[in-house]
Amino acid sequence: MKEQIEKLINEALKNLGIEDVSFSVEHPEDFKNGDYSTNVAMVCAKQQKTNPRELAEKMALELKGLPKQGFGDIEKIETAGAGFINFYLSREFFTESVSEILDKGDKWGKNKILEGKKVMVEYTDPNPFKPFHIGHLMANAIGESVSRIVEFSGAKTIRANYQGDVGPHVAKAIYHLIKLGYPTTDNGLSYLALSLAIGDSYAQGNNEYEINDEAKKEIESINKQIYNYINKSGECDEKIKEYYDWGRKATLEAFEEIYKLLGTKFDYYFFESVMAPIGEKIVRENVGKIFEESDRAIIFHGENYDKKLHTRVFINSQGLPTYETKEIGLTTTKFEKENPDISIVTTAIEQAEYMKVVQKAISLMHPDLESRMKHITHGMMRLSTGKMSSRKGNVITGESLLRDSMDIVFEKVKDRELSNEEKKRISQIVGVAALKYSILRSSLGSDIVYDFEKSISFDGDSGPYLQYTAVRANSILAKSQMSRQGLDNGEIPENIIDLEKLLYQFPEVVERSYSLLEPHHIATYLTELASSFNTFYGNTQILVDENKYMAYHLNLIKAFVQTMKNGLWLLGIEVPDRM
RNA sequence: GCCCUUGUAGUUAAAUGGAUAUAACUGCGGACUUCUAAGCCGUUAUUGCAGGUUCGAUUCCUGCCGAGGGCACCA
Repeated sequence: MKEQIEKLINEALKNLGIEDVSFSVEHPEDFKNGDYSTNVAMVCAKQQKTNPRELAEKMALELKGLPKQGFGDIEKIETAGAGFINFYLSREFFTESVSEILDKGDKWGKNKILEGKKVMVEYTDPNPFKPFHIGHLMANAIGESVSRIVEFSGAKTIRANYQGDVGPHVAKAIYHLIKLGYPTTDNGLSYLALSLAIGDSYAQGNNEYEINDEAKKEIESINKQIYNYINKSGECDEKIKEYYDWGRKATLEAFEEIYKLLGTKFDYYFFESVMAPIGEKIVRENVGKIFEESDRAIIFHGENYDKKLHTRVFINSQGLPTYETKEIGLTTTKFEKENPDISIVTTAIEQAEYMKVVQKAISLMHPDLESRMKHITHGMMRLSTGKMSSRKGNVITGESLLRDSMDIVFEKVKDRELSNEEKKRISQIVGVAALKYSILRSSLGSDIVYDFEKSISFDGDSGPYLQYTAVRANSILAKSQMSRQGLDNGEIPENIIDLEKLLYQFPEVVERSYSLLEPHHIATYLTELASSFNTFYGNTQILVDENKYMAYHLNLIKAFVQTMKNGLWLLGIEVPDRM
């Protein structure tokens, strides 16, 4: 439709002898200003030496005079404000778009921007032996949504997770676990409970490392032995091997339980232990070309290529690869294994500067990859008391946050006439939605100060609000089928319902969300859509004999439910049957 | 010091250079013995400060102020 209006305007411009202008066509915020609006008159006014208002009138007249083939959907053209030309779409257009939604069903809103392309999205990236905290929850919600948006744009989507299974953090946790004599046999605890104990040991071990010289030495020794164990390059104490295997498995299994709850399924799990040697080989091969030696370390001078970049160490003076080198191994591996057209990585903003340097180094080796690597960053979850740090142990774990959120929902439904099984399922779906929506409702970028009361909402602008609205709509549909009401053909209302004016915009919102890689546009749109439905619902009795539009209203509700379902899917949120 | 991100009602957020800056929360008030009240309706703005570009700036540019992050061997 937008393209048609643009075509129409271009034709009018040609007739008026105006050339070479760039104008925009957009949806006005207020429906009273039409369904589409253009600023073309205001853009040309100066060049034409007239005032925008007059020019708009002239253009509107010209537009109205044009032959209407193919533009039958435009019912009315008016000028308003400072010189806007507003287009009003016809009843038929909206009636058509409702049936289009019903025809397309689960495919409604998809586009073909990425057809035939492959996109890999890396997100979440928790580390074994460390807690899964809200930051990971944030990255997961965003990454999962981006993956689905990309998928809806026609790409084959590959989900990847990158996890640090080696390094000082592992040694610190193991040091404390051994000191505690924590059993590595089956002790009846769930993986989630075990992972919490391990995460706690990590914080304790870190504390010891900082205040106790002996512990520090011991931890460094454990760290080295773990490297030996993994690379089969030297000796490693049997006890350390045992704790390593057990702790790695326990934390990874715990993460898996959380992913299941959140609705994420990864295609690839990459580990730092595997990426380190791959990256190291590449870096060493390029010493003298891209990297250079300095103070016994191997470094990369980013500022030589772009003055906004800086120098980073890739292999430290002890000959060990740093995170930068592992990242090179990871990126190279991704392109070797899957060769995606686009590789997207989601992390917190603290990694933004460092990633630019690493990507520059990779681009120097593989110029063709430069435009295919994308890094999207989100703000950090912080506590009102300051930065959260799993080293200090003052993190909110993802597990506890999910549990709290689900508990609140359970409390709300506990008096309903539902089975316990159903109540649990609702708590899960709604609790997860509350959390995800609170993350996805705002644009990426600024930090979020964590406050349970504020960060999770169940009314107003919230995930449960969207779910609740969809559930109510569904319940009307179910009731109409039971009583077989509204199945006869009825009349189509003459007036256009506000809800209809929003529904057809869904595919545009999806496209915009993709091109900006910002899921919050979908969240904002769905909230507006739901609010519009609730107004309609409040003012209209659907299932009554006097409603001669019942059949049309039911179709409209079906289209609404379909749009909500598809939109919520893009946010990684399910719609429960009841709530 | 240099670089990146960021600053919008009391609070949390929205707004591809457009019309009267949009919502939610909180407070106060209201409707409905109708399909789920997690809902609906009503009621508050010097967009951090100062300039600039533009017919038009929350949005772009410059400077200043505040917050967070990065800047050689953590990830």
